[in-house]
Order: sequence, then structure tokens, then C-alpha cells
Amino acid sequence: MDIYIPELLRELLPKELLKQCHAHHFEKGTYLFHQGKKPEYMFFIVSGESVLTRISNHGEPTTLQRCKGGFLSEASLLSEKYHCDAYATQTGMAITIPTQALREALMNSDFAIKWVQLLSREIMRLRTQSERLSLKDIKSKLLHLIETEGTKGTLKLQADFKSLASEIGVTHEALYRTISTLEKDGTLIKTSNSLQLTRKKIYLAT
Amino acid sequence: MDIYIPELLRELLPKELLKQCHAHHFEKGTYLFHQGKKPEYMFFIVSGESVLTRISNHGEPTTLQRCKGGFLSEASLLSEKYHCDAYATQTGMAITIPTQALREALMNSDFAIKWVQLLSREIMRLRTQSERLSLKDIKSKLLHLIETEGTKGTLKLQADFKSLASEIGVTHEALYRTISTLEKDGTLIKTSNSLQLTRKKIYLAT
DNA sequence: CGTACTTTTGAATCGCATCAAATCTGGTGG
DNA sequence: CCACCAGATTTGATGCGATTCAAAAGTACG
Repeated sequence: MDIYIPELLRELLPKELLKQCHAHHFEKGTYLFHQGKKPEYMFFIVSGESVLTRISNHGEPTTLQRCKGGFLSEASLLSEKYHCDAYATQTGMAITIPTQALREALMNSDFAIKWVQLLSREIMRLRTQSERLSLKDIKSKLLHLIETEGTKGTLKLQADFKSLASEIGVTHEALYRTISTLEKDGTLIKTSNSLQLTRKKIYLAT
Repeated sequence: MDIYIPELLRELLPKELLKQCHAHHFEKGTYLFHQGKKPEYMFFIVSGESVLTRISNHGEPTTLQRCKGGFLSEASLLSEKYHCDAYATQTGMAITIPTQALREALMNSDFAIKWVQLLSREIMRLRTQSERLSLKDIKSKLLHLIETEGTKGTLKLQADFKSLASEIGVTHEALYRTISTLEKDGTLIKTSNSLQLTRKKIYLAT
């Protein structure tokens, strides 16, 4: 099995598990898995994009998570069934790992610790995300995002600004306008795929 | 050591760990731990309330999580340092477990699986919370909360409505008004410590 | 009883969603 | 190579809903 496996996975997974990994190509518009189904495989997104969605009681689907790299459903490892759908929004590639084998690997305490670390990081990330979504105005959300997800004041976009808008829970029109305002008053610089804070202005909360 | 330990903990923790648990009384206004400090103990809140807060780059503290029962910092088990403060908003009691012992217990694969389950559940809960915070209007947020956190259409309040407001990321005035409206049009019934959906009206998304 | 806090109501304001439409863009096929 | 299309980006106008500030009424507790 000489498929390409990201370094991250190579370090994380025990040898026996790596052998059982497969490459899985997925087309935009298809599903990686469905709500209610038994998790047979764990998906690690290498390229493309998939979103976790769920149908609410009222019928509308809502997005739980957008994933452009990394595990898609790490929380479902021990679940009996998926609690959401995984819909591919961009054609790409994933590594599949048999869930059963992954569960058994948890017996290996070295791997168990790594998995716990993975989950812990995701929890911290999600808490930060919730914190961000609780902010009232777009300016605050955007700056919070750049500070928490960016590197040295620069946020590299994984996709387009429209996706960014939904990530912080606002309409794309409003986001574009906010960015434009912040650019004019000199707090940040926008490129086609990044946002960079300048040091000229320091954002002061009231 | 014959302190009271909740059933949940008794089932989760191995015997050796249970022996090392201690009761920890905390006063409103004090801190259970501080950002940057090394995690010596894991806290399991039995009564009272604590919030996880973090000081942003701009100086204002923001709430990451409100906890009225259960583990407070499960994600920090393997961390070198806490990434937030734990501030007590209500006097109460916690069970403390030495972090080092807890880490060692992860070697026990039976416990490791339970811990992974604990983290997985928290991830799912947080994803649902993010989903809720992304909703645009208060009515949607409130109904979403009742449906996801409530039991059979009834949400029991863990605290007061003011806390509920911050939980869904809105001002308390706005929440009170929304509840009042929903009560008048017959979609729910409010008591001093619960919200119950009626079946008369079915909420239809546009 | 007094204090602190929650609950409630009121009024003014503003930011964002919404709807509409124009421009720009990259990618596709003829 | 160009026409074309789907999608992203941008700008505009409008209205609603939530915030904000203020203040009153209710409630728990020492």
C-alpha cells in the first residue's frame, strides 16, 4: 500500500493501522457518510472540502463544521451511528481508516494518548469558535479570528471570503463591507487569500 | 476517604484514582485555576458554578464556557499549562483529581476509552453549540436550544434566564422579550425554571 | 427592611440581514 | 482563442431585530 499519507497521520497512527489506510477520492456533491449510519471508516481529509451537516427537526439543514484538512468525524470513533452527514463541497481526497481497527488501536496506550490529545485540541478550538460566535459585531469576530487562527497577525484563507463569512456566522455582503471598512481605516490589509493586521491601529474594546 | 463522589465519577474512574480524589470547596469570586499555570488537578464540579474565561489580546475577558456540573477542563489533561482561567461565579463544591494520576490512568485502556468517550461527547456538544450560535435570530436560537438540550420539548434551566441569554449569545432584555412573545403566541410555556414547547404551534422555517 | 440581583418594560439607535443587481473571475467547451 | 457560464466579489437601498441605555418592579437573602 504505497498511497500518499500525510506526515501527521504517519506520526499519529500505529504501523498496523497505516497498513489498513486507503485513499478515497470524492466528488463535489457526494456524501462521505450519512447521519444514522454505522461508522465503518474514519475519514482524514487530504484535499478538497467536506462539511458536516444535520437536518434539524424543522427540515432545514445546518452546517456543523467545515473541514478542509484533518479528521472529519473524530468524535464519532466510538459512536454507534453518525450524528450528521458529511457532504463534499469540493472534490478531493481522503484517507480512510477502518473504524474497528482504530478502536482496537486505542488499547495501545501510546496511541490512546495521541488520540486524547487530538480530541482535546479540537475541544479547545471549538470553545474558541463559540467564543467568537458570541461576539456581537462583525469587526470583533473578524479580529478575533485573525488573532486566534492567524499567525503573527496574518490569517491565510483556506477558501474564499464567502466561506469565511459563514465560518464566523455572518452574510458575505456584510463581511465584505466590514473588511473594506477596516482596510480603509488602516487596521488590516487584504489580499486575495489572506488578511493581515497592521500595527498602526490597535483595536481597543470599549 | 469517604467524601461524596458522584455516580458518574465512580463509574468513570479506576479504583486507584477514586482514592486520590478530594473534595474542594470554592467560594464565589475565587479562582479554581489560572491561565498559564501547570494543571495539577482536574476539577469535577459537583455544585455551584464556574466559568472558563480568557483575557483577549485587547484586555477584555470573555467567557469560553459555563460549567454547572461535570469536568471543568477535560481538554487540559495533557496540557503543559491551562489556556484559560476558571472563575467561580457561584459558591460550590468540586472533586479534585491529581492530573498526574489521571494521566497515568490513561495507560489503562478501559479508562482511556471512557475518557475518549467523554471528550467525544463534549466535541459533539460544542459543535451543536456553535451551530446554535450561528443562527440569526433569537427565536431560532431558543428553539434550537430547547430541542437539542431539552428533554421531550422541555428545557430545565440550570440557572436563571440571564445566564441562558449569555449562553445563546444575546442580551437578557432581548431574550425576555422573545420568550414573552413566544409565550403569547402559544409556542411555549415559561415557568421560573423551565421552558416547555407546546404542540399547538409548529415552528416552520421559511 | 435593606441590599443585590433578576425580571420586566420602554424608547432610541444602529448594525446586519435581506433583496437586487452589477462587475469580476476562473474555468469549460465550441 | 473566444464565448459563455457559474461562482465570487462588490455596491446599493431598505427594513427589521437586537443592542443599548434607562428605569421600574419583583425577588431572594442576610
